[in-house]
Amino acid sequence: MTQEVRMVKRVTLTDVARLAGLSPSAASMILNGRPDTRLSRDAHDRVLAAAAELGYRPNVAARALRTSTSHTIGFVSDLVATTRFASGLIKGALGAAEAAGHVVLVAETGGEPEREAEAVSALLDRQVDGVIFASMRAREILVPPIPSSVRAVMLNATSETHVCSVLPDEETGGQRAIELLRDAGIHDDILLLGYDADAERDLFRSATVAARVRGIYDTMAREGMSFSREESIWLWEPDHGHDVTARVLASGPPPRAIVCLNDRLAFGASQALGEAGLRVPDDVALVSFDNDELAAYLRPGLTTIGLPHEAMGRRAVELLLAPDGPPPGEHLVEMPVVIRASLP
Amino acid sequence: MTQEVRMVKRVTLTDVARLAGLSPSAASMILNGRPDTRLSRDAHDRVLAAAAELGYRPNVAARALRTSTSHTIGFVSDLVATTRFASGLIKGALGAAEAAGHVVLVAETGGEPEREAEAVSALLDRQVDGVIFASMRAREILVPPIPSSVRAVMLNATSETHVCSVLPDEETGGQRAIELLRDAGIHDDILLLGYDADAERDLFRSATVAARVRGIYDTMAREGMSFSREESIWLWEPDHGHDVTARVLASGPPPRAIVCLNDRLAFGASQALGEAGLRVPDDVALVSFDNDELAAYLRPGLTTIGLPHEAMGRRAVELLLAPDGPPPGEHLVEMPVVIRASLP
DNA sequence: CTGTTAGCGCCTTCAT
DNA sequence: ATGAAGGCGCTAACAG
Repeated sequence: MTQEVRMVKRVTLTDVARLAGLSPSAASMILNGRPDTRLSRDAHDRVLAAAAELGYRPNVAARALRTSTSHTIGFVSDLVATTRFASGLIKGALGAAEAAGHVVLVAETGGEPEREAEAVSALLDRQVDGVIFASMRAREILVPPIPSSVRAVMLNATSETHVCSVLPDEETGGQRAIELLRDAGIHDDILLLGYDADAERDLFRSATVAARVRGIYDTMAREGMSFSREESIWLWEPDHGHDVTARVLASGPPPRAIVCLNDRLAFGASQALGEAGLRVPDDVALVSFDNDELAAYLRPGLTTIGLPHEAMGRRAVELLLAPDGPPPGEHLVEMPVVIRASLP
Repeated sequence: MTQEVRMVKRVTLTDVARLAGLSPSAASMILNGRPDTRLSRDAHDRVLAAAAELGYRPNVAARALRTSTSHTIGFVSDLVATTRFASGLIKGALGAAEAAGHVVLVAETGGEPEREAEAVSALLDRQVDGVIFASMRAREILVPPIPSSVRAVMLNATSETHVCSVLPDEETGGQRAIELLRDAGIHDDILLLGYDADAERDLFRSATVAARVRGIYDTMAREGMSFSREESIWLWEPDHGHDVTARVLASGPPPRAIVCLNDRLAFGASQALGEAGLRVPDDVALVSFDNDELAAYLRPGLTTIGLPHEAMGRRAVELLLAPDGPPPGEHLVEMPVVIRASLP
C-alpha cells in the first residue's frame, strides 16, 4: 500500500494532469467520464493511472462552487433521540447514500419552525443536492420554502408543498395482523386496544394510524370476524396498556386475543396478563404493531407488524437521487410481519 | 417578512457590497468581524443593513475553497441503528454543533475498516473542520490516519493515535449504585449479576465495564458490604438475566437485592422474580446500569445509573471546537443516578 | 482608512 | 483530439 497520509498538501487535479502529461481539463473530462468528448485510449489510461498513483480525490468544495452540487444530501428530522425509530430511518438513509457516493448532513429541529428554517438554510448554504424531511410520527408537516432547484422528499410524513413522500403501508399492515389471528383460528372474542377516534384527529398523532385501523376493520369484516370489546387509549404507553388491560380482566372473563395498536401497549398488556396469572399465547394471544425493540425482549416474544424504518430511509434517498428527480406520489413501504411466540 | 424565496439566484457578497456602495472585500471584512482593519462605523452599518435586507448567506463551498474550513464536523460511528445509545450521542453532538453554528455529517461504518477509511475520506473531501469517532460500546478503536491539521476526538472510545476522548465516568457510576444500596439499608445478601472476567478481556465488550466493576467492588469494600453471590453472564440480554436469576431463585432463598450490570439483565431478572412470586422492591431490590428505555417501562420502574450519552455527544463537539483544539486526555462525563421504584 | 487584485480547485466553453 | 481561458464566491494580501 502506498496509501500514506499527505499532510503537506492535497493532491489536485493539476497534479494528476501534470503526471499524465495532459492539461487539467483533459484530466477532468476523463475522470468524470464525459462520454461525448473522446480522448485517446492512451490518455485515458495515463490519467487513471496517475490519479490512482497519487491517490487523487476531487475537492468537493471546489466542485460544489463550480457545479453547485456537492454529493451531499440533507436529512432534517423533528426528533432524533426521543424515538428509536429515528435511527432506523437515518441508518437506511445513510446506507443508500453511501451506496450512491453521497454523504448525509443530519439536522434536528425538535419540530420548531425557526430551528427548521435555520437548519434548511444551513444545508442550502452547503449546496446539498436534496433534502429529506423526516418526521418521527407520520404526519403532515410544514416545510420551509426551498428553491425549486433543490430536490425534496418527505419521509414518514406528507406535505402540501412537496409531493414525494415515503410512508409505511399501514393498511396492508393492519390486514396482516388480522390474517395472523385468522390463521391461528381465532375469529372472535378479541379485544382491540388503543384505537381512539378523537386522538386520531390530533395532528401530533401519526396520520397513518387511520390506515392501520382501516386495514384492521376491513379485514375483520371481510373475514367475518369481530371484536368483542374495544378500549380506546389516548397515550400509547406501557402504563396505560397495563391499566386498561387489568381493568378489562377484572371485569369478566379474559378475551381470547388482544390486538394492540403498538408494542408499548402490548408490553403493558402482557404485564397485566402475567399478574392475572394468564399465559401468552395459550390463554390469551397477542398481536401488535411497530416491532419495537421491546417486542423481542418480552417473554414470550411478541408477534408484531413492524414499521420498516430502515427500508423507508433507504427508499427516501433512492427516490431523492432518482435520475429525473423524486417521482411524485405516496410511496408505500411494506410492513414486515415479525413472527414470534405470542400467537398460537 | 420580506423572507421570500429567491430561486433565481442566491444573493452573493458582491450584491451586498454593491448595495452598500462598497467593495466585496470591505463587505467581507465587516461581515466576518475582522477587528484589526477598522472600517468606518457608517460602512459597517451600511453593509449589515444591506446583508439583512437581501437576506445574504455566505456560500459555504466558496468559503471552504478559500479558507479550507467548512463549519461542518464529521461524526463517524460504527453503528447507528443497532443500539439506541447511538442516537443519544448523535443528538448531543447535533445540539452542540448547532449552538456553535456548525452542521454535522454523519457516517456509519459498521466497524469495517474499509468503510471507515472511505467515510473519513469522504468527510475530508468536504473539508470538515474536525471529526468525531464514536463507538457504541466504549472501547479502543483504530482510526484511519488523518492529516494532523484535522481535529479529532474519540467519543465513547479511546485510540492510541488520537488522545482526546470522552467517556462515561463508570467508576463513580459503580460507586453510586452501591451507595444507593447502602442508603436503602441493604448491606449484605446481595447478588451481582453479569460480571464476567473473561468477557471483560473481549475487545468487543465495552472497555469501561472494568471501571464500572472496580467502582462497585471498591465501594462495597469501603462500606463493609459484600456480595453473597456473583453470577457471571457473557451476553447481557434479557433472556440470560431471566434464566440465571431463575436458577438462583430455585437453588435457595432469594437475595435481598440484585445488582445487574445492565438494564437488559435487570429486565430479565425482574421477570424471573415475578414468576417466582417475589415482589420488587419489598422482597428483592434491584439496581442496574444504563437507563435504557426499558428501565422506565418496567413495573415498578427500575432505579439505574444512566449512561449520559447526550451529554457525552455534546461534550465531544465542545472539545472538538475548543479554541486551541481538543485538549488531550480522557474526559469523563458523570453518570446520572435515575431513581425509580426498584429500591426501597 | 478604503479598494483592488489575485487565486483557492474545479469544470465548461471555446479555439485550436 | 486536445489545450487555454474564464469564472463559480469568497477572502487575504496588497496598493492607494
